[in-house]
Amino acid sequence: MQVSRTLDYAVRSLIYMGERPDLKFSMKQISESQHIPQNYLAKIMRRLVNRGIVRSKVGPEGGYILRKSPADLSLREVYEAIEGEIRIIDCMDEESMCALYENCAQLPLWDKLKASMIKLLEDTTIGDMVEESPSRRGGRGEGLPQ
Amino acid sequence: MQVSRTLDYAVRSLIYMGERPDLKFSMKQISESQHIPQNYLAKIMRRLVNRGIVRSKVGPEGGYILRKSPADLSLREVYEAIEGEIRIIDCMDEESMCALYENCAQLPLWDKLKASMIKLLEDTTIGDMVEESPSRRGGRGEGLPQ
DNA sequence: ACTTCGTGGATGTATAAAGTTTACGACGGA
DNA sequence: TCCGTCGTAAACTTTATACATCCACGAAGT
Repeated sequence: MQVSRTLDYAVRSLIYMGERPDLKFSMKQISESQHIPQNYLAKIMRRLVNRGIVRSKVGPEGGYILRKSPADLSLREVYEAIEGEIRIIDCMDEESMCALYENCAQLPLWDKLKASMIKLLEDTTIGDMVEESPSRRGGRGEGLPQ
Repeated sequence: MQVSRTLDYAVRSLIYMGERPDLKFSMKQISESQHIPQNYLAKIMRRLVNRGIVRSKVGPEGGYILRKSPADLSLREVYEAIEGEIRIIDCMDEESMCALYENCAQLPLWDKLKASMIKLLEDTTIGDMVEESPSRRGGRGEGLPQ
């Protein structure tokens, strides 16, 4: 019941980009400032590109830029880009996994948990998190370009 | 971000026992009715015993019995017995894991998520789930002893 | 005494997460 | 036009851990 490091990387990168939504960031900039292995970040960014969350540009002066305002980018979108559909327990599709499916007394609980998770993720945006970011509030952050 | 099968096993077993809180169940009864590998169940039960959730008795006519009423046994207790303290992301204790800890803009979100999870687990009891159980409501369940 | 049955620890395995490597191709500037 | 930059793509390796199994032990009932 933990958030993967991969999702953490994605969120961290998007917050970083969200501090200057008008700028384009190279993979190197992101990976170094956020302490993410560059080649691993590449894989993460591809998913964000495919989901339409960021736009990429190849070649010199290439990099990534957000496709929408941070305030319009919910954590749910990010979560689903990285982890796929939100699922608390997976006795839903793999029938073999649970011989007691039709009689499962647990499902209502997991459904409630899932719903409350979705609501929270839906209601939180990258913009909200940028607001919380210390570097935006004058703390010693990782520093923006310039 | 998924519930482990181990927790599912534990909950399933406790619901089963909760249908007849007065009875003692052998490991064999539980493992067979709930389709849980017996030796694996043994390890799960030990954690529940150590946490004081069930009482065990060894020897012939041995088995397990709930130590408190299902209505007083919260899912949180069960969760923590199996998974340890609830933790959404683990940059809290392992400092090496996140060089950006002090400036982490994500923590507020994960804290909120954790809080809502805790509340839900705290508010749900095994007793609640027994109520939902089809075998108690006359559906074709896995059948109680006798 | 003998059988039953949970205990405890060691060990094995399968799957997924995390990270790495390499080849490639688009792009912009000198 | 050629070169260096930089993202893309896929295969591959590594590491971690969830899940499961095995076996020797000892408590307890008959």
